[in-house]
Amino acid sequence: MSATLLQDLKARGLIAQMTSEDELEQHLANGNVTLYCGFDPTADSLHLGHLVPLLVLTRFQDEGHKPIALVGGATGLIGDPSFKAAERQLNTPDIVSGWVEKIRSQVSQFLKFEGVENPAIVANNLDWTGDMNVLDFLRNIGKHFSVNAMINKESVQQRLNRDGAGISFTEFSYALLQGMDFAELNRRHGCTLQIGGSDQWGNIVGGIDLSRRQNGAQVFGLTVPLITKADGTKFGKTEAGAVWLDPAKTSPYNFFQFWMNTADADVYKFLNYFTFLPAEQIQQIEREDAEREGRPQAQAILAEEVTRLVHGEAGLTAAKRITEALFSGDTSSLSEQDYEQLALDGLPSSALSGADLAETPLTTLLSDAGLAPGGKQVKDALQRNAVLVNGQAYGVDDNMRAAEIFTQTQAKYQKYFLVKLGKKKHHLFTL
RNA sequence: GGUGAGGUUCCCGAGUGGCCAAAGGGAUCAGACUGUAAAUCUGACGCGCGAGCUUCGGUGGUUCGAAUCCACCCCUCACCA
Repeated sequence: MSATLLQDLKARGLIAQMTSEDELEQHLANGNVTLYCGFDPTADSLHLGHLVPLLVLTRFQDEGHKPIALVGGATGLIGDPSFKAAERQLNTPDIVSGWVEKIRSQVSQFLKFEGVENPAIVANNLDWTGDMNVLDFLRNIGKHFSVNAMINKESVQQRLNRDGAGISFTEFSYALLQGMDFAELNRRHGCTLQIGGSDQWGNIVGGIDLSRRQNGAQVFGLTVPLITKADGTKFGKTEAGAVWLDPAKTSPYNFFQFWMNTADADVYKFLNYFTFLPAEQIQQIEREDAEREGRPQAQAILAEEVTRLVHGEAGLTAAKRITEALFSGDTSSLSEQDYEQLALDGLPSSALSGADLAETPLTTLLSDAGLAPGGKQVKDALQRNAVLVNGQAYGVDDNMRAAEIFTQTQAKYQKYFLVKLGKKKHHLFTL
């Protein structure tokens, strides 16, 4: 049973590295194991990059293993230098502890705590590092780490070699803290496996060594690959920044749209990474898409599956409602209630203040609304007839005519204006 | 503490007295072509509808004129102590 889990992960391309495959396979087959994955509070929400290891935890739990989500209340105060180009700015303890709570609850929504034989645990490494004494740390932990080995790690090499960069002792010590976590979880909960992103390999290995030296325990590590896109650009970023799991930071609609825009070259890989659809079914989808003309179905399936996973059925429904209304090109069928709902569902919207419309150019109006980062981009769009208000195109000449455009008689239901800039950016104005 | 090298518009990186809102590349945005994809081509890319306004670590100074010269300061890195 457990052996098939590793095989499935492998088939999905979810394994970047692992410690001795045969022994790990054997270990998993021998019974249910306790495993952990750490999430550092580097912001007030997790983002897409965290989703893959988080879902792998879920995959393990579904197979009967016991997952521990470790929130890095301590490590978050230090900052992981692994493969980071520059030293990080330290955050204050207040901020970090606030983030810890948010991350804790986010992580929790993907794991089962009740009604199963292997309930998940959420831990915080501040619990065992917060009160630690410096001398204890240096004697009991530091003694087990070789600076030679640490310096030779690939994850810090580029920092050491790079001109204009460097690494502080603080960040250099990060690996020790993470190593301590593994050893501690091994003692407390019998945790024998750590998973993480492939950038965590060095840190994980450090923890394996420490567990062996301190506890005489054999423990294992497994990393998931770094998610890359076929075109070489960074995954998980949009023009608005990172794609967050928190619906208050990235609305379910935007989240859904992010996945809809996945390139063909990536979409099947992402189906394997981000959904629980069986690998065979994904191959089936790929075969069907190859045979059909035009638009593949994979993006829609991916968007649906992941949105449901992160935002639930209600979030998915809302996202699809907006998507259908905006991209069908036919908004005439929208009822007054539909318009009200769109704003609630996460379509960006704002109220027109009316008073200064005569004075305000469209460029200002639309860039303030968030349709573009500056007036220049709006102007560019106007020049190309790429600005539509309730389906009507406007040009540069109309820039100063906001008062004539946004009148009550031209509004849908005397209240609503659906503004579109370019092909994908929508905004709802209300009178 | 000493010595050396640096800090340029989102990033990388040119620019060493006027021709500089500042080369080039990347990222990003828009248009064409498409399928809300990729690739390609076109345009935009400090702010401003515009006249114009504000930038090149900071503060002062030299000059008709400074990202460029001078002084002091701040910060980063490397090597040495």
